[in-house]
Amino acid sequence: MTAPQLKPETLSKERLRLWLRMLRVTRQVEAALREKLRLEFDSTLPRFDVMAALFREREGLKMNELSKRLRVSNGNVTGIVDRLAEDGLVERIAIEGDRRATRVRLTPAGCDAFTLMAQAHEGWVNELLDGVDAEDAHHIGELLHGLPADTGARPR
Amino acid sequence: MTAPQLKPETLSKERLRLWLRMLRVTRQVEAALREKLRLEFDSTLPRFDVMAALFREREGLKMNELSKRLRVSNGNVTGIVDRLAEDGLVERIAIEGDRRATRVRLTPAGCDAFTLMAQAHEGWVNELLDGVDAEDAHHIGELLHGLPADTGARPR
DNA sequence: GCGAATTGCTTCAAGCTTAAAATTTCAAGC
DNA sequence: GCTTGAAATTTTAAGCTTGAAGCAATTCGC
Repeated sequence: MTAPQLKPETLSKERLRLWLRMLRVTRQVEAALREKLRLEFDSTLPRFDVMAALFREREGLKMNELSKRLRVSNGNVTGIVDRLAEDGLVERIAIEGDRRATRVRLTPAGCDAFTLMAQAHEGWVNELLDGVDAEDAHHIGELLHGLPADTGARPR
Repeated sequence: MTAPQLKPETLSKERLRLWLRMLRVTRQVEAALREKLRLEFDSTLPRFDVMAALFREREGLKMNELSKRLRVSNGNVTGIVDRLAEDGLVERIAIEGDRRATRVRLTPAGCDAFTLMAQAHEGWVNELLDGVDAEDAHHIGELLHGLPADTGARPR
């Protein structure tokens, strides 16, 4: 199929090209999703991510766990949760026995809102990845899995 | 190899899974690169992107062209170029015949700085994508190419 | 020529993001 | 009890990002 690449220099370049392409596709898809979320739900991707994490843990998560799960900084989550709480989509609940921590949970309204968004979201992704059949998806998924970047192995 | 996927519902889910994995890997790699750039060059990814575009066009680009090439908003580029100019890495040059537009070009210092960064950058990517051989890279690249998201076809 | 649209760029408000500093609370050790 | 340190969260400063509004300068239609 492909000519055998012998020089390591070529491998490095090939990986760089792959990275640049992945980056471009990812950004494109992200931009499309962001625009859809904004226009149809007046929301954002970070808000969606937070709600998705909370949807899977119906009893809620500590701010701590939330930022670890989403792999974003602590302070970042604070602001997003603030804004979601203002809109009545999530609520902060005191944890008894530890007055430092708070648990964040979707409100019923937040749960309903997320259900709608998640459905639309899956549809958008399905359209955006049109051309990738199940086998390709599976194949690429396998390759990306196992990558140092994908495992729990944080760089350094 | 893989069991045949008959239901379209499954295809949609499979694509969603692929997207989530791509997103995670991309973010992880981006985070690693950002940290490296910060620690070793006291710089950022957006600055690197701008300098890379200007490095390829040694005569410089109009703000216009720059933002189109990087696919970011006009106002965005203004700020990044402002900061690069403060550091003496790029310069704004008046375009004669059109007093609205300006051409942005790497300074010699900016050119040197970018050469160093680009070399390190390729090395980092090579490490981060360790495990992807040339054939895989090529294969995934081909699949991502042709995607609606990768072609010039902007969503909507 | 002249008014009107267009183009090129900047400014602005809002939100996202990080790293680092600050705050408050809890947990040990003594 | 008191001190010291760790843990959970928020605050802060700086930068990135967008969409929309604003300002010039240019071009077009007539």
